[in-house]
Amino acid sequence: MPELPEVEIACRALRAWLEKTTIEKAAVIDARILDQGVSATSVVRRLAKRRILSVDRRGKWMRLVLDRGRVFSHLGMTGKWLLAPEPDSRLRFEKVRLDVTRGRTKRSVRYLDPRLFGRFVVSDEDIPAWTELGPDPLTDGIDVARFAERLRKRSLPIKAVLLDQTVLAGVGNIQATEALFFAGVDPRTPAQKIAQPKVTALARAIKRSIARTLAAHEGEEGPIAEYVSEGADNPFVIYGRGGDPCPKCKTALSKIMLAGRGTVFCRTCQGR
DNA sequence: CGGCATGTTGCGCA
DNA sequence: TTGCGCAACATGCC
Repeated sequence: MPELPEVEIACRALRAWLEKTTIEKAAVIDARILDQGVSATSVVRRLAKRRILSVDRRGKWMRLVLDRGRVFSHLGMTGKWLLAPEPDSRLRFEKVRLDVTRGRTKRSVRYLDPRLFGRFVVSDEDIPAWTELGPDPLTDGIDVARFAERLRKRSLPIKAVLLDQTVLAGVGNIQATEALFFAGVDPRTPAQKIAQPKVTALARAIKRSIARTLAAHEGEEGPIAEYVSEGADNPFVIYGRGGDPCPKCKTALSKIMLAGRGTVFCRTCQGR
């Protein structure tokens, strides 16, 4: 379920469930979620009795800061954290389990991930995947001059560059698609060919799209929809709407593959 | 059955 | 050396 807005929602939940708790017991149900060569027993040992001081997020990564060491969680395509309804149930697709206490309150928090594209990393220090992230549009904002500087060096289509997590952290296929539409930029345009006013418009469009998606998630109670279907429950403006009329000009929206990802855009409204 | 899916990475080739 | 397309990872849905 994860791009920046969804991870932000997940992060807030983890903060409420885990911050200022003690891990009484951790369990790794499926070691394939760990990095190659890391054993479940070593992770379990390192987490036992650790205190979780804080939970934060950069882009699509979340970090639990412990009294000794850190945990990094990336949801991949289908990862999610849930509060177990019953402490002893085993949930479908469960990979990791954290049983925590805060005073007399006990909770069992689970990481689920059917496709196993997510990551769960325990480390003494911040990991490269975290430190190498670019600015987070929600928490850091976008410095347009620096953003333009990064785009100027890249010949790839702008959409491919937006998916580079060292340029901006947290922009995925949906946010890139939506933002390019809002800014009126053709996703195939080489990044370095985008004129300055369009770069400014794009920076603003990325923030607007993220804020819009976040607001949609804040408005719903309970878990976030897992899949975007093509139906009426699709909350996005053009993502998942290939073939439909453009919301601005009614031209049929095009759908192409770009950088290996499905890409929807309007050939009339999104010029090069 | 085939194709596609909100992500990332590593490989092979130009 | 760099840049790029593509397969691979594992599973579900239409």
